[in-house]
Amino acid sequence: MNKELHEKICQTIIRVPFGCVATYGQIAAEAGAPRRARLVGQVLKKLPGDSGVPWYRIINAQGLISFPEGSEAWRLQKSYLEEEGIVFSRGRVDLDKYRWKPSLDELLWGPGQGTSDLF
DNA sequence: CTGATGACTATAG
DNA sequence: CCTATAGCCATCA
Repeated sequence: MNKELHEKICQTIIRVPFGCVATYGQIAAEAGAPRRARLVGQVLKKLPGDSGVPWYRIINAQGLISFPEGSEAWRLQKSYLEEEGIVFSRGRVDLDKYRWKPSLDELLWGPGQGTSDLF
């Protein structure tokens, strides 16, 4: 398997800011693996619980949580998101509103503008 | 090796 | 809204 890619996927997920969500396909593409949404799911499934990766910010392209509605995992993820201020409308998340836009990072922070000065 | 499975997605009807 | 189809690919039996 691709450990490099696995890491990159984790890094990409970690880049998703507070109060935002991203889709599996989006993460895959951002990590340099277009059309590998499934791989993202596989990585997430394998993640240790204490990895610090905000797995709950990852949802499917329909704005739905990819767990069976009402399941324990589903409720956990939903509560995590709601704690970050994300509102569920008709059982799903408004992607237009909460979707993380990586390009926005550069628009706001500027390319090459490290955050290390601030942190 | 083979076939089934899955935290996916896009398109079509 | 639903089903079907077709890509996709690591993992498991």
